[in-house]
Amino acid sequence: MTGKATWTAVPSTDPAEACPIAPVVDIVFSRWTTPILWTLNMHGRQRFVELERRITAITPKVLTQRLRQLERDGMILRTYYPEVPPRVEYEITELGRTLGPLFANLADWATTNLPKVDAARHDYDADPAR
Amino acid sequence: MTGKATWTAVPSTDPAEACPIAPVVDIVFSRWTTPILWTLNMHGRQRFVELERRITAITPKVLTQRLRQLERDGMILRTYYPEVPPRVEYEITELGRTLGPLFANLADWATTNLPKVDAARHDYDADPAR
DNA sequence: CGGTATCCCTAGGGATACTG
DNA sequence: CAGTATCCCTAGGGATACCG
Repeated sequence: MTGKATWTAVPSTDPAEACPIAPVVDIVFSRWTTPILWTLNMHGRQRFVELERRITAITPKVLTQRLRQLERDGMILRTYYPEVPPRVEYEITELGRTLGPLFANLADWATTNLPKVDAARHDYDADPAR
Repeated sequence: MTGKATWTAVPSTDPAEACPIAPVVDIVFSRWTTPILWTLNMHGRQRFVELERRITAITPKVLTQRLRQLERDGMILRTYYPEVPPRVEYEITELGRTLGPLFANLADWATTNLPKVDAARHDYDADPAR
């Protein structure tokens, strides 16, 4: 991101206004980060290819981008082994692991409430008055 | 968008692969939805303009889009009063309210861990080896 | 293996009107 | 007030190819 601030130095649109959890959302729930964190949390230390294989449909470019970002945010740790062929392993950090309970809660919420969301959608779509 | 459905069983790229909370993330943590839900949860029943004013920088178009989506998902309820001038009030549903504890957890996490994220970023950026 | 380097492309917003 | 209607625009991915 060598961006050339088009029109402002201040963060442009700011969803964080009056919403204290917006920064967390950016870090943890932006595109692809949740699957990555989840996978690392569930299956432990893994190599690049393993992540690639588990997180279907992500391209290496994007996987690298997200991994770097998560590394910078202190959520994951990258370890490089200068062997031949090279080996790199990713693992979740202690900080990243603090998300565990949160993820568990989310999973619970999903189990009990996703069906309700589906029902709500069905109802909404079935209403002819729309 | 007056449309109904347009569902398509997500033929596109699917981050949900092997990540059970991905659907929740789509519903609750996609752009602008968190601030909307948060605001509605904190300040209760509100009119369109109030939301507009509290969630700085959101445009009416996008606010409408997200509100409709959240309504369809059963997270919020829209009530229309055919007065002059017209009045519309939005409130969080019971289903939406079940997110309360989750949001609280997230806020807690933010309080104790966002500083660590900042520190990690600083460290990462300070390392000349990059 | 573990990534870069390019090119490309479109959906999702933003800005700016306008209306019932 | 509570939205629509347009137009526009770019950042964020995807696809593909290549490298140490």
